Amino acid sequence: MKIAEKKALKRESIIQTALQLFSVNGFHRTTIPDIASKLQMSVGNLYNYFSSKDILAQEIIKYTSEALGEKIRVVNGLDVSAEQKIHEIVDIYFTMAKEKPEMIEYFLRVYLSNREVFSDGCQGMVCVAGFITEIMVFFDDSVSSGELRNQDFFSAFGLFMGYLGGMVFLKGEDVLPQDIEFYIDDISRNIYNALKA
Amino acid sequence: MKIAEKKALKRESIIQTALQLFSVNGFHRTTIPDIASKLQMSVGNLYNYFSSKDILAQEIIKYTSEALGEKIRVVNGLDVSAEQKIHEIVDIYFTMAKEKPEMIEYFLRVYLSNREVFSDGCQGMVCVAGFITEIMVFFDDSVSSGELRNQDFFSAFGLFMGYLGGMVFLKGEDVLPQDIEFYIDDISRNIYNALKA
Amino acid sequence: MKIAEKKALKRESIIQTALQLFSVNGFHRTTIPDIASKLQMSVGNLYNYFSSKDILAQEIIKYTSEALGEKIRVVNGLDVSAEQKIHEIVDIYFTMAKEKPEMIEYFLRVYLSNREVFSDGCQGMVCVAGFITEIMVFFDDSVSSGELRNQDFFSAFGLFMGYLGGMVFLKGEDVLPQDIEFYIDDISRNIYNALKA
Amino acid sequence: MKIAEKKALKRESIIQTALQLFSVNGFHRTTIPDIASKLQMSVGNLYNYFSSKDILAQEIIKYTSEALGEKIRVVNGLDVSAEQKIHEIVDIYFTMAKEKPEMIEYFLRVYLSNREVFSDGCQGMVCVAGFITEIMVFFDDSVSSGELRNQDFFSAFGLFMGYLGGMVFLKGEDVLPQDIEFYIDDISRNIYNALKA
DNA sequence: GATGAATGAGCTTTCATTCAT
DNA sequence: AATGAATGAAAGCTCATTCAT
Repeated sequence: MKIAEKKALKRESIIQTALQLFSVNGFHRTTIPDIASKLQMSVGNLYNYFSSKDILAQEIIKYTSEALGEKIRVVNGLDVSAEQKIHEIVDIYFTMAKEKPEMIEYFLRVYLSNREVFSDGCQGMVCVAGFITEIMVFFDDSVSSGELRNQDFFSAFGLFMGYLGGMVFLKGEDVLPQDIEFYIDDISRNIYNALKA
Repeated sequence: MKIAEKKALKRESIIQTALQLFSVNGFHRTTIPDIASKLQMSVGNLYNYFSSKDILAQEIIKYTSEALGEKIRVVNGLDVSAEQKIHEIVDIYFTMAKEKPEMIEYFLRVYLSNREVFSDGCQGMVCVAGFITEIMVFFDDSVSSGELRNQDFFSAFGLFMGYLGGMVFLKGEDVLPQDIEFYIDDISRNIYNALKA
Repeated sequence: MKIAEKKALKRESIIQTALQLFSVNGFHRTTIPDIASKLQMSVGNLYNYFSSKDILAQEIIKYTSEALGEKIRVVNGLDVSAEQKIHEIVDIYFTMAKEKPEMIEYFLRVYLSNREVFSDGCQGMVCVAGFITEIMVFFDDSVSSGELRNQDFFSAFGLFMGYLGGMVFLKGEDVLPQDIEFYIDDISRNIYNALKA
Repeated sequence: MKIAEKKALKRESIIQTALQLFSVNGFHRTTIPDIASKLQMSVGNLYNYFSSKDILAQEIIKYTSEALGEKIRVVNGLDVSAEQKIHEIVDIYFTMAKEKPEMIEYFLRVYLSNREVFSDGCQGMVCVAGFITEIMVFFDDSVSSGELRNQDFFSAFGLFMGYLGGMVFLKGEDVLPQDIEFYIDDISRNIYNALKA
């Protein structure tokens, strides 16, 4: 294996480990030594891959957003109704929240919560472009096809991001009486009703 | 003025000042000396009013939630349609986000983001009961009157909380091309469509 | 009751309460507000009785030493053998350690341990003169009567103070397999054997 | 020199320096910055060697007790009478109190006086086992050989520990009219008389 | 590339003491 | 005499980052 490849692999393993720790313990409660020690790596060496803790956090949100965007891109390629696509997207999101909670948790607990960390390097929403772009594609397609009402994109995007994120937050707070999957149908319906033409 | 009153006033002024600083700079970037010095008060004396930084943060969220709940309680008392009430609530929320942004920001940036801080003393959502309760009253009333579809409360609550919070977050990120008030009509309509019978 | 009497009573109640708290929690772990609050008294007022925490600690050791000395003075007045007097003294000490442990504990944990506190005002052993004096009387009497060997007073005094204090310390550390009273006979005998003519 | 060796050396130099400062100024009057600055070392780095001030204090008492135990172990190996061994032990203790007073002082002023510090990690007397064990060996041997009277071990141990410690305490208080060595013969004799068969 | 000892500013919290009332 | 809010210096400890090896 080439050196460049090895480096890329290690880079990714750092991202994965840091993602895990940040999402569980929060950004400020996770230290660089914590991350290095879980990776059995020296702190000094970790700095060879990411030049600061903030930069590392930024790379993680890009990585996560990309991964989520990827899944939605698949949905966008399906030949089904907008209503079904909404159901799919909600399903993907909640399933991920259940099976890979660290990604969604990272979004809520690290990205959304520590703006200082992301203010230099992730202005606007460039670091979550992967996710936004796919929602935008979905929305534009569905408006074009006449299935969804035409309205300001952010009114629609806020609905997706806020509603889904909010539900996962409530789950995390242990206030939902049901499992998160229980809400998929209700919430898909609500979103569809909100946006339909 | 009585001593007890004076103390209560000072207590409230600490809450106001800390709310401001926390919401602008985040919980971890705001230090107790920062708060004390803005109040022209000694650090030690501040601890006579709140026994720790965490406790202070918890008292602020209760205070904020109560203030928001109070406004919604007024709406609940109005003799208007559910559709109009939704419009009112969205209006209140966005107006507050514009005029007293620190309260909404606090919710998003401090409460939602630093669970460790609130885990002892604000389990579940007891510290935001003031807000939740009023949304619950609104929802129950409107379902009873046949205006809104009967569904799990949390599906509806997540919509309010997540959607409204999400929009304010986007505003804070400076990604919204329009002023927050611009979205009041769109979002009210979306929420009503999502929930109507 | 005269004002002076009232003040003396309050002064003593402060000493008693502080003695209790210092002996249980140690000097540095006990705060002036702790003492005041247990007395239902303001800190400011407490300073009307004792001008500093150190002064208070010094007054307590005098009080304690006097109380212990008083009991030994009674023994010195008895018409019994030196051997019996030693037994009495050991008995008094261990009984006090059991029934009023705060006095002995104060000696060990506060006086003996925080020399800085006592260096200004209790130089030498002036603050424990009450206790020392009586041991000295006992020793001189018993040497005069030919029952105990004549030797340097401090060799004898160190034996009493160190041995008895050491045993109580061991008891406090929970390393003694038996109750403290179990050792009265052994230790009296050892002391008598050590000192007898 | 190997890194591990260097680290061990530094660890020991921290112990020595802290021992000195604690024994002279007391535990609470000695700060971590004090220790670090005397070592020309940063505060943070000191925490790489000892995870808290309490832990440091505990390691010191183990170190000290071991050092004292070592010396008594040599005496236990000698082929001399119990009476002579007692004289040796007293000699060792008083000589150490004179030449390396910090060790004995630490015992009296830090270990004996700040139980809170040692309650987690040094329960019972595990941290002074090095010293106790050797006294126990001496006592058992001498009872076996018929030189000392058989009695509860703690009655004998308290005599050694309390008497010797008490004398050094008196010395520290400057109440002894003579040099500490002056008392070696008297005290050895008293101890032997107390314990002999 | 890899190591981890070292740095030191900065944090939250405590508490003896004062003093206006 | 009595109150207790107020002071502020100082404590123990943390941790992102650097750098000699």
